[in-house]
Amino acid sequence: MARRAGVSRATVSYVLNNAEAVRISEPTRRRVREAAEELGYVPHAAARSLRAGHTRIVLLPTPHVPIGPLYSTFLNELQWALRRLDYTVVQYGSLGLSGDEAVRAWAELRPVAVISLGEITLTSHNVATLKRAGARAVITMGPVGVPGAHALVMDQQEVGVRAAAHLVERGRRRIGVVVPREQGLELFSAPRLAGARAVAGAEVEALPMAYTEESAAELAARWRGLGLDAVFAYNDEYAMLLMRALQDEGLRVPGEVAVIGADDLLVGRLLRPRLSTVRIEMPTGDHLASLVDHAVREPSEVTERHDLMAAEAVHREST
Amino acid sequence: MARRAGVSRATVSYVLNNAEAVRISEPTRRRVREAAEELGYVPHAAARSLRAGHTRIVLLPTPHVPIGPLYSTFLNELQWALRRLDYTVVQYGSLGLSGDEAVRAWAELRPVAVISLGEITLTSHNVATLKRAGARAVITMGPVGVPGAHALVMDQQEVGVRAAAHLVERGRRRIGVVVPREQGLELFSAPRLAGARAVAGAEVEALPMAYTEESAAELAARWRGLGLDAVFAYNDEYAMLLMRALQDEGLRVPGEVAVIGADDLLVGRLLRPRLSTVRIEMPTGDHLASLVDHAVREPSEVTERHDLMAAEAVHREST
DNA sequence: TTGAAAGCGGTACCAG
DNA sequence: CTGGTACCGCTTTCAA
Repeated sequence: MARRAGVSRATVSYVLNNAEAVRISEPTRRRVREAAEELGYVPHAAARSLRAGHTRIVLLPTPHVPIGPLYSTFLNELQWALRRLDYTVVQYGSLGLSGDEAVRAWAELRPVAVISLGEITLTSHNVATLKRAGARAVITMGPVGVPGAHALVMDQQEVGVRAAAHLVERGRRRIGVVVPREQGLELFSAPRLAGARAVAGAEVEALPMAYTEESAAELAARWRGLGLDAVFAYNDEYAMLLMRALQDEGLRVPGEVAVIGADDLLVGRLLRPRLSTVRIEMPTGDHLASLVDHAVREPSEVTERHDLMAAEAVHREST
Repeated sequence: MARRAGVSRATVSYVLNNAEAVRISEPTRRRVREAAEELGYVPHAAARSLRAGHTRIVLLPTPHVPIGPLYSTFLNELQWALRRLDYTVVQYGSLGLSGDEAVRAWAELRPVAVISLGEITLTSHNVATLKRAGARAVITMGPVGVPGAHALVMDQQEVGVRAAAHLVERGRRRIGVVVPREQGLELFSAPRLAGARAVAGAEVEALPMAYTEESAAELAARWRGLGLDAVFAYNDEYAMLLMRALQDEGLRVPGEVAVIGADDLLVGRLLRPRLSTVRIEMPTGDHLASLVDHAVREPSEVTERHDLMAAEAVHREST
């Protein structure tokens, strides 16, 4: 590239980066630009960041399973927001890697920030490794903070609390809580169950169920024997499935059993009775992105905790 | 790191990469490993790939909008499959960039493969730029191939064909086709509409509609004036929304109007009548990943075309 | 068995 | 205004 334009590598660098510090003559600039165009020359990101000593990579560990529309939308937004701030988003799947192995693999990329959603539980040693490797921000989202990391608390427990409290308010006592049989959802389902258990006046029973019609029908078939008068069904999708199965079994909703979901999906309003739900106020992707950006530029305020998630019960017709 | 263990950088490299070619004494290996552990040393991926002359990056341009559960699941699977083959997946959002700018930005990362889903339409010049930058495989997924790229044909048009043909078979003629008002879905909706238009015996009318209850109600309110006896509603989510609105308007489904969706979502079976749909046979993530892997190792067979998507109508109760 | 040194492709300093 | 050069961290050849 350099000799194609008949100049030195240094000059090429100056021209292509519009360096202010040095003055390059107009004819030279033109020659360089033309040569670059002609050769389809594109600078090499690895070489650049090697020299610079840092990258603009934000590492986002990939969830093991699809997490539902609410969360996907949030992640998608987050990616776009980071892009706009000129970060490069790297999705990194870590299935089959132990926590330490995964962290080492991440550190190889020298990300400037890591946003861990909880697929892997970070230790403070892990956080230290990442920081030594150049990470200026390590952000964990989950119920519990990690020393040395920024904690963005998104407390799923609150969802369970709101659901159970809503049912109790409406006079229900014996509450079933659906726990998905699908692997990888424990991160969400366990705190939601725990939240429901924490509500005074609720007698909670965990009900494993898979996201299939068969599993829902099987649960509905033995419903009368369970002696429950309400169910919090993990989220709207499981709730819809179970509500239908209960109705097919001849049970009246909400008469004999109240049903509430979570996520406030539009489709929940299409069933009859309309599904009651817990609306979750997710932080916007822009918001989290700017938090990340801030943490990268100002890594001083390390242990700050931000509470980001709010939840409220929405009464419709199924409770 | 090197002097921490009292050896040279070369020795460190040998030990950490388990180099077969050279024999290192066991005591030395141990010293190196211990020092690495102690310092939390992790090799620098950029330096490594700079030296190696190539990366294991697979670049995946991010869709502008969430694309629906079927597609998200596919993308998620694809990422995991690529990970298992030891590739690093980089999601790259290109909003606000022109095609050429986006391609240059991608090329900077020197990806070994690019899987373009169609957010950006690649020219053969773009493909050439990527290949010069080291891409051994450029894969496009969409209705049309690009010279020089591997084309994985996923013909959305087939979905429209199957839906309309199913309706015609069942004696319907005047068919409405819902076209989402949401930006970024044209990639899918336009071919689906075109497919429906191509079916003999179908008189097709395009019906713009947003994914909101208001928009569905508005469309349902003027339904009788449209003189249609069937509707293909883009996908199951739009179909459910519209079917409910039509029922609320007092129209009998399927008596007065047949409704069919696409994607075969589980929730479609929860409404009454159960929603007819077009089931789409997506390629598995593993399949595409191994195709990518093969293309990377054997870049010779460049212009091969693979047809990957099949679709069939599933009759339930709404048609 | 180990070390010295070259070189990957950029950037930035200093000299001319 | 432009070129030479050192250096970022790693791999790999060649010598010792």
